[in-house]
Amino acid sequence: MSGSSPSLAPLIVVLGPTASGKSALGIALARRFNGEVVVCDSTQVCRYFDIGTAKVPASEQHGIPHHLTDLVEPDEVFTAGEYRRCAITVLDDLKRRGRLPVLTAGTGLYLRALLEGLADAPERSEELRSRLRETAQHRGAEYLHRLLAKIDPDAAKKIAVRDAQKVIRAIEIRMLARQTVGEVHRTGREALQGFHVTKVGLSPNRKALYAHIEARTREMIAAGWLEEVRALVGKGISPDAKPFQFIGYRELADHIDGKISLEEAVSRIQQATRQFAKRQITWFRREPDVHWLEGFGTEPAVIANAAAVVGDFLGQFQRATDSSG
RNA sequence: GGACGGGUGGGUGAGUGGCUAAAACCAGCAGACUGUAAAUCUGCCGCUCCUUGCGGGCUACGAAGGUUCGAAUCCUUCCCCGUCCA
Repeated sequence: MSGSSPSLAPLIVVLGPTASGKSALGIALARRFNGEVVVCDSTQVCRYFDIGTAKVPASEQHGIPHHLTDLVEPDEVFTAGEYRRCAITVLDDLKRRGRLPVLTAGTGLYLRALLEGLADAPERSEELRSRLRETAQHRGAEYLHRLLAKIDPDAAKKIAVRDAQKVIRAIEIRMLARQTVGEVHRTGREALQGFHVTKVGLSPNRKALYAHIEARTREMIAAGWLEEVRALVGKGISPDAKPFQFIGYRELADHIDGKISLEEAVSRIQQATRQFAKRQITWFRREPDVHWLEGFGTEPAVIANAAAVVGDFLGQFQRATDSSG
């Protein structure tokens, strides 16, 4: 192994909007390059919510291990920070075992948290939050923003009055860290150590992506999604649990409640998924150093291109470690 | 055939003489986002012109006429839609 620098291992990231074929491409690359898939998706982390979160069923994994799915119960809170910690553990393990990690990333924040790190900010505090939410109830949503403006004017300027979620997080940081958000953000952010990363981005034509989203939604229903949701409801999982906020689960739960027809649910799911895909595209556009490929990760030509990119990268990587070692 | 109610921008739907290119919401488009992120939030959203301004022009509230300085808003006729009576 290389003597001078701490050992580096390659890491492949496959990113793109939902339904762009990340999973398929990830598996294809893992098969070709002795890799394993590491999922970077905030919803697949949750147990029992399978079809709607597009988890790859074991039967379609081609024997490639998939990591970082099914980590928590539906009522458990999971955050970007925890994702980072879990992912680092998995990555280090793969490195030790000499297998190539192929990260399939749909959740931009988690990817960024892993690759660039998070500031040394306090974790969420549920009781502080419930207290803040309570005062917001009594004194209006703007009250919290005014409070933030008093204790951290710079942060308040950057956050919209109506963005209660971000206002609360800013207040939380300010109070718990006893520093402004700006100060906190300037400290402790540490990029991922020990890996050389290359990113492949899937960028199918927008119209085609939307069409595929629509088709896939119907396929998921055909695959028993509704029955899955019924079972989850039957299991007694609270309708307020976070995963019932995931696209599709809320609509299907509404249908089960008799609030909307199945057709209505399906078209709402398709719409929400399209909007989500757009947000992902917006996020990933700013991701640095991505090898963008036009098309879906299921297309042979795209897979070939991606394999070429990865092959080049691994070759360069090999040469670099050889010459340094 | 008669009696009501209604026809508003891609959709729902406010607006009953000027402050209205027309509320609000949705959809759409663009964007932000360092610990709930499949979340949360922001901007734009008739067409067009330029010396990009609380700028100019044009078109627009079923259709056509009319009243008025001025009409989505009032009047007339016509065409549709809904409900009820025959």
